[in-house]
Amino acid sequence: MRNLTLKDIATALNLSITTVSKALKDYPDVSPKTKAKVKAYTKEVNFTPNAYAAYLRTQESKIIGVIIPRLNHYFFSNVLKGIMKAAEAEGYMVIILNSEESYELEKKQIDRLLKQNVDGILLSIADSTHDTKHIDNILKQNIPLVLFDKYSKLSQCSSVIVNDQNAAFTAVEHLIKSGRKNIAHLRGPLLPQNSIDRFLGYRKALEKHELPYKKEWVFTCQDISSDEGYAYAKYILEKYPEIDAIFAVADMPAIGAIKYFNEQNVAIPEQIAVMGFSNWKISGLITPALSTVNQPGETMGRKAFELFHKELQLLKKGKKVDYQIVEIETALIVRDST
Amino acid sequence: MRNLTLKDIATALNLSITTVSKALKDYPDVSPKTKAKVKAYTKEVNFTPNAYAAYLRTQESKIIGVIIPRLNHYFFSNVLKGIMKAAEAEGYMVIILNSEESYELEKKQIDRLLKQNVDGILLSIADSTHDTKHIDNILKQNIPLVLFDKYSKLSQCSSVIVNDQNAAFTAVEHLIKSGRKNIAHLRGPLLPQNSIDRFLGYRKALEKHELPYKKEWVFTCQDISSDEGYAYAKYILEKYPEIDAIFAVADMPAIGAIKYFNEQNVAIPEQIAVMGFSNWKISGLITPALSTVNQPGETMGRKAFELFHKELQLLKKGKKVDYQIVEIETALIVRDST
DNA sequence: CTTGTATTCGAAATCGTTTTCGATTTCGAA
DNA sequence: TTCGAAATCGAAAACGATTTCGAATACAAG
Repeated sequence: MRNLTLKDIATALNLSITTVSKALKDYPDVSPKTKAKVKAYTKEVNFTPNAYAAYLRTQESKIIGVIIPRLNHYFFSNVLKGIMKAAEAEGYMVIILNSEESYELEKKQIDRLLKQNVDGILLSIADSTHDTKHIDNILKQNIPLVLFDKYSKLSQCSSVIVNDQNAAFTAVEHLIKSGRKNIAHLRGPLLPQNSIDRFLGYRKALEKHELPYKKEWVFTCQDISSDEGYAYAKYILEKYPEIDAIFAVADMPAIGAIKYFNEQNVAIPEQIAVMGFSNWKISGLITPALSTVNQPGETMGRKAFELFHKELQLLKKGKKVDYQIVEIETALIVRDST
Repeated sequence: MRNLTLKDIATALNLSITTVSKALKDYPDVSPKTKAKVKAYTKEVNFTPNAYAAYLRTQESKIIGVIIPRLNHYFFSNVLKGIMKAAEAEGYMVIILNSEESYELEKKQIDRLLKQNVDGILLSIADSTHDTKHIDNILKQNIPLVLFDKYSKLSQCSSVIVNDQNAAFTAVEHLIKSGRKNIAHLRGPLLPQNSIDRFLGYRKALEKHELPYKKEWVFTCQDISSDEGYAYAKYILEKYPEIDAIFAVADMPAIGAIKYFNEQNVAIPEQIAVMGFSNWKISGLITPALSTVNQPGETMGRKAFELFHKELQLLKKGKKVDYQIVEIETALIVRDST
């Protein structure tokens, strides 16, 4: 049950391989009649040209690579969904790789994708990534690269991001406007840009409303887990009982904190308010439902693919491609925890 | 910045393309000295043979396809993780496609993978899939196929599953042993085998402990969502207040039910116990923490890849391949909701 | 010095497409 | 009927690897 080839079609229709190929690709130098005949027959026997053989000539694999730092992650799953839908519509396959938030693995995965001759790479950089040589490597090879969500200010390439600083600012301002004065922040690791930006947004909101910034009220979550949120909640309750609100860098630590407060019968939001970031599915399902910032993953994924696709078109035409930063709108979602 | 080819290596080392190729593949008819020279040089310049050109001869793409019915799904993400890790270790790339629980889309995605000439397909069938012609098609083409989690009793192919019936039985028996007598079941859709098996396990447990089976206490969740769980919890509370436990086909409906009960201040597990299935991350984070059945996704994924790989090896040697059903152990996880 | 056997290498065919460029056909105009 | 331009077609050369099979070399034995 071998797959059909151009040759099979050609002999079946008493044509040459060339003509069949051209007919399928609508070359002007094959008559409408034969075109119709070829197309009808190929549809009948469900023929499509072998992708690998085609690659050898065109150097287009019709495959893109996506590297995400975490697989088990509601937000990234959504981004993937967006990417895959958009890719499917344009006839692209998607190879997904996982960097596990590791710089070394990220480098290795990029290597694998380059060896696979993907037509483009969509990348969300790992928390531990501290330089961008491997990224610039991709650009040097003239392969379209689009960063999403976790990007780098250093790389001259297209990116799809949210305005983390503004979003965080709005979230913290919401806490302040609802009367909180002592607001702690569970921040993310030190390197990634969005962790930094959300922290900056937190500080700016305090500043604007003339609340003092205390650096001992900022706690770093290394792997942004619920366990860390749980532990910090405990620590906060014991050491700084005056804290009346927590703004977490992500939903998971926020949920961990809520879990601890629930266990201790601490009233949320009366005694302490909790605010997350990302709007994971579960954030609406816990009790009390978590207030958070919606980060539209699917849209980001779609947009990332579109940027790649546009760049590829330009590249094929030999035109100069300018990289582009697309900012996606976030939205404050107020639920019961604030 | 074109990629290197065998020819480049050959001219650089003053050898023939043939010899370079053979040296890299450890053919016996190239001397240890030249082998060493070639290998040293290719490592130095970071050369690997072009995958697409290699495919043309070997007919091996070193790519496998995975189709899952849902992307935003903790369990399937775990399975993917297991598959991807195992695949990476063997030098395989993974193309992931989404069937969105749709039979039609599932067929289309299988077609896409076959056109892409993947070396094998790993598939978890959609809820709405009602026949297996498209699946048998894969087998006819002699391409290794492994089903996981959502399998079909009709297809003669390898599968990685859990014993849903036993697991459900154990879960319900746990409810009975802790004193519940009126146990409702939020079941899944009618077609998929595991939805059926979990329901059968539920019934068997009732039977064994001589509790009456009431079919009006079985509620069907079409898309296994928290919303459905929420709605059924409300309905149950109003219509059948005597019900003192709920066994849900999955964690999501269970979590939805818990949300409703929390809102109504119904004591869990005192007034009503709730049991889920799958052990999603969140199930341990809600209050009260959800009792459930652990379904080791990563192990299932790894095992699925291993089955594929074993089959491929046999196929290449021209040996007969017998399909194989691997059953993965589940574990009852008792938390606060029962 | 011949013969024979290992050992080591390479020429060339092949995989299935794409695409260039030259060959053939068609057909209207002269 | 002939000529030439326009319309169709196909032969053949890539693309980059793999693999068969034959050639060349080495070396030992007779």
